[in-house]
Amino acid sequence: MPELPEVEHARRCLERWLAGATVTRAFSGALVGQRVLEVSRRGKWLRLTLSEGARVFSHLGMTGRWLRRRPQEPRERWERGRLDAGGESARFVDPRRFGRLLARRRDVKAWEALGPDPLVDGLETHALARALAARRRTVKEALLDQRVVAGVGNILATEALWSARIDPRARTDRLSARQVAALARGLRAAIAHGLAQHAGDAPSYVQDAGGDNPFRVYGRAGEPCPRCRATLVRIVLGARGTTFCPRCQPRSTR
DNA sequence: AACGGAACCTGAAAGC
DNA sequence: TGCTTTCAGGTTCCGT
Repeated sequence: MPELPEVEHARRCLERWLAGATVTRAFSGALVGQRVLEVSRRGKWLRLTLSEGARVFSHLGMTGRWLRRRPQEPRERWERGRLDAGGESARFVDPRRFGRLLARRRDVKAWEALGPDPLVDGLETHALARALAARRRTVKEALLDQRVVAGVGNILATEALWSARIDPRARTDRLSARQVAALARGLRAAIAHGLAQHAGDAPSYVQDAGGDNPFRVYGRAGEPCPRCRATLVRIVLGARGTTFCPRCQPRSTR
């Protein structure tokens, strides 16, 4: 499910629960007895660094989440692994099983292959322009490539393109410098907005009961565009749903 | 190397 | 109500 903001929230939670404490029980026996030094994140990957050189990598996939439990509490439904330390018990739960939970002694390839992370490295307009210009595909699809900007998923891409008034089908090599600058601003804003949704120990997601859709266009096909009132349209791009406004995200800018 | 599409899973929501 | 279809915020693999 999650994109950069949800994963960053998970990172902060895990850090709060586990950092500084010694692992007493874990999905991998090799981790027991080591102290949790830090919890870092790049894109949608989480990495826990332990004192004797072990590393835990976690990707939430579509439906993964980390829950805070007491060590004596029973196994969760769909629990795929746990990490107990300092009286806390973090449970990795993932119904759809697209997520990952790995114990390694070195960085995994997927982690090393990630492009710049907007929070860790900053999102630089020139770097974004270079990465996009090197590709020949639609902007929307390029934004989902984790080598372009780490952590962008379908929601952030959809929201940022709407912000920047760019048609998701526009080719990466045809974007103007102004459009790329607007896109970078749109991504930063969407990330900040996403981060602001999260507080406390529990992850929150769009589909959670009673929750309103907090996004401007994502999941709002058929509704009026919040900017120009034209009807938002849903198309499929790279096998994923994409919502946009055909009036204020025009194919051509001039 | 890069692209487009299918595959991997399961649950929830919508459609009939 | 119950069965069927569609959709889901992610990555990876495969053929071109």
